Amino acid sequence: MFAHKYFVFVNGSTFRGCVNQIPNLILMANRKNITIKDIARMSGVSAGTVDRVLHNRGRVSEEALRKVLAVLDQIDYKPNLIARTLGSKKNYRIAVLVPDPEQDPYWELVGKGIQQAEAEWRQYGVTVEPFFFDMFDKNSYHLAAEKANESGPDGLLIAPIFYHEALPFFDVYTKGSIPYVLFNTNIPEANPLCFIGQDLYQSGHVGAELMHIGLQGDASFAVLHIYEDMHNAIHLLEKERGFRDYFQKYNGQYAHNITSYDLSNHNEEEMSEKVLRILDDPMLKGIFASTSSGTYIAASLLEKHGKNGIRLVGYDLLEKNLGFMRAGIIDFLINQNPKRQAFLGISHLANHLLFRKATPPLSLFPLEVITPQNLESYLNSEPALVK
Amino acid sequence: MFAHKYFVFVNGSTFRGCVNQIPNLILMANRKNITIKDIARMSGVSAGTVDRVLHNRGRVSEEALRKVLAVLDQIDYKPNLIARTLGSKKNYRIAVLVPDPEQDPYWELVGKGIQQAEAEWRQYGVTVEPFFFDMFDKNSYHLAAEKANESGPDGLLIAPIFYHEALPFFDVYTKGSIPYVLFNTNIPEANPLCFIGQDLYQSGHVGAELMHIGLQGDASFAVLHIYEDMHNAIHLLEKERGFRDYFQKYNGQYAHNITSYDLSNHNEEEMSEKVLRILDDPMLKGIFASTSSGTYIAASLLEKHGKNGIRLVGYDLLEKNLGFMRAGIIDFLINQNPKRQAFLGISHLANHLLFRKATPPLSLFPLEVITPQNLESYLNSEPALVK
DNA sequence: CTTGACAATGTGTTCGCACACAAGTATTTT
DNA sequence: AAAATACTTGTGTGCGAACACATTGTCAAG
Repeated sequence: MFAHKYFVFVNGSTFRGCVNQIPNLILMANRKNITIKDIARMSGVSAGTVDRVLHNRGRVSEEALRKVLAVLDQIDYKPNLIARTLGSKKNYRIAVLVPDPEQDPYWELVGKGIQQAEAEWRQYGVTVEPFFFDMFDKNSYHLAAEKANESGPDGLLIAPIFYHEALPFFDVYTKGSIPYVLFNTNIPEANPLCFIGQDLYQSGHVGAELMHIGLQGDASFAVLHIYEDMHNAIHLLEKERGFRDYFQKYNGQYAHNITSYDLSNHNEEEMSEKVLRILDDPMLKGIFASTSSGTYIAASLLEKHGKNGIRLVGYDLLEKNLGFMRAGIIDFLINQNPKRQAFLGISHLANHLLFRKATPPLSLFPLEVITPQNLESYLNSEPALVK
Repeated sequence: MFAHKYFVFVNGSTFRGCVNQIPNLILMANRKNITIKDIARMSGVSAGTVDRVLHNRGRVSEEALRKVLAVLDQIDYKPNLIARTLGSKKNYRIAVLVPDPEQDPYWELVGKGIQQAEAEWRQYGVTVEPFFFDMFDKNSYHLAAEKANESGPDGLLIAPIFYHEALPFFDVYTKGSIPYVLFNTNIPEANPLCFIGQDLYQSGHVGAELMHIGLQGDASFAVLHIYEDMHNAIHLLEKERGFRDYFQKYNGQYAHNITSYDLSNHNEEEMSEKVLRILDDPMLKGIFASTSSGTYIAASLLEKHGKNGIRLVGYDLLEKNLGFMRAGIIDFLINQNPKRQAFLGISHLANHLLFRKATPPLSLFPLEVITPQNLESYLNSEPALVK
């Protein structure tokens, strides 16, 4: 009978058996973990020697080494992380180097993620010290980075949006063997603990796909780059490349015309004028806004000019974007999850420092598609941050 | 100058000030946490008394109580969770009550989530013992639940897909004050630590929306319920209700006709026949499959009959579904995230038992929309499970 | 006045690991 | 051969909370 089957995981693998075997299996599962003392007893040395073998600390005679390694080879020793952490009772400090959250709603979300992470890890003795810089001012990055260094952190979370200013510091971190995590913007020359971000090219693909769904007939699209800071132009171009390539690969019956516009550093008036020209195109079927703030700017312009039939695809769950999506002006948002990126960055650092947990060198976030109908479900699911 | 601004989080709130204030703030951040001994010293009693006050354990004189409470009121004492856990060194056992992963690819994903959670928590002394039941056999649920109880677990993670069989056990858990987490299927009468799942009605909305994007002209849709077990009919109907209501609310120029079909417990032949009739409808523009296995069954039928223009919306990242999506047969998947649901369930229990962390009573997962273009990004982002 | 009962409170031990230090043994130096 | 030095290894302590246990104090019954 099927109902008699049961399964017990032990050490991560699945064991199967008959009912009458349950007791000893449960016993196995119950048996407390192997400790250093156990290993010491088993290999006939003292706990101190085992400790030395485990950490390559101090010298150990060849015989003792052999004996301990033999035992270690047999069993699957997993140190009690809790005891380890308690014992070393260090107070780790993580410095965070990001743009001032007050300057931009995107970085505001990042700030929230940092705060959340700090709350989460405080009780483990990890403190977070943000060093905010001016996203319009390269020089301020340098200053903030200097300050961060002076504070002598045990680890850093960095959004290196200024390539040239960030570069020289990575050597410093490496020399001081201070682990650092990059997020949002990748820098190939750096050698961080890990990079957290998204595949920008693929992100453009998704944007194009969302534009394309159910589309009939020839169409032209506008790619809008609206950013206040010059830094991430390359990243936006990567998104655009993905967007264009999607339609390039498409070989259906319809023609698609893509034009990109750079509306950065324009004042309201200039922008309006330029936008009017864009909206004039009778073939215009969709706008792809490559930045999160660009998204609501594009939305407000569409609203202002009463354009209804134009599909708008943009980025991120900014408060303003939510409003425009609920109003039916924004059709799709691709969530870059700035909050969770920052949170995960700190978590990786904390796990590394506290528990010596290995960190994946690359954490590419899923390209979450937000629609009017699943929007609320995303807003209600904060607990995704829980361990 | 802006670059001179800096911010330091202390205790979760944001402090701001001028540069010359940094030192003492850093000092604050550095100061080690308050311990029971500190409180004892401050209130002029012993650590034991403080402990008794904190836990309402044993009797404490009114005066001592007053003094300790006065101190506790002043400071923000947060017990060191690590020390607490180490000290009580208990070996918590969590029983998991779910269908046999080998019976269904959906529950296979659940099984993976459980394994992952077990690996994650094992080092904290938490062991996971699955009790699998036969998803086709109500009675096996009862047997498995009995067995789970007999094992005397410290907590349970349950997928109560059999309402009537599950119901009587909740009282037992409550009486024994054993915390339990429900997932996948909610049971209003239960009073679990928390429920983990999705908003099914909204899920139907999302399905309808995905069907509707860019759609022109009148159309008819088929809602396909294909499930091998009878249990979750109500849940599928909830999805269908959401699907229908979406189009009900829509008041555009086009007419939409929705028909639902129950193909459960049909053999290949019967199903093929019925499907032929469905596909015969020249107006048929889309199929909404309400279950994860139903999705690939629908896909394979579409493929078999060479129907290309019909949009297929279904559920979950099953291996088979991935194949059909890559082949262009499935257009959208709504991810129910069974793996992460299970993982989070165990995490909630472990956090509750180990760290006494509060658990949100309701964890509704986001209704993730998977498209051919963002599919891979989801498959590559496992690390989302990391703490 | 002693003893028991009981409340109140302080002390001590435990968890598993990390690290410091002392004690022990082997090898070299004088 | 004694002393100095190096190398090995065992023991001990602390981390912070939890809990067991011992101690002190109080009051009433004997």
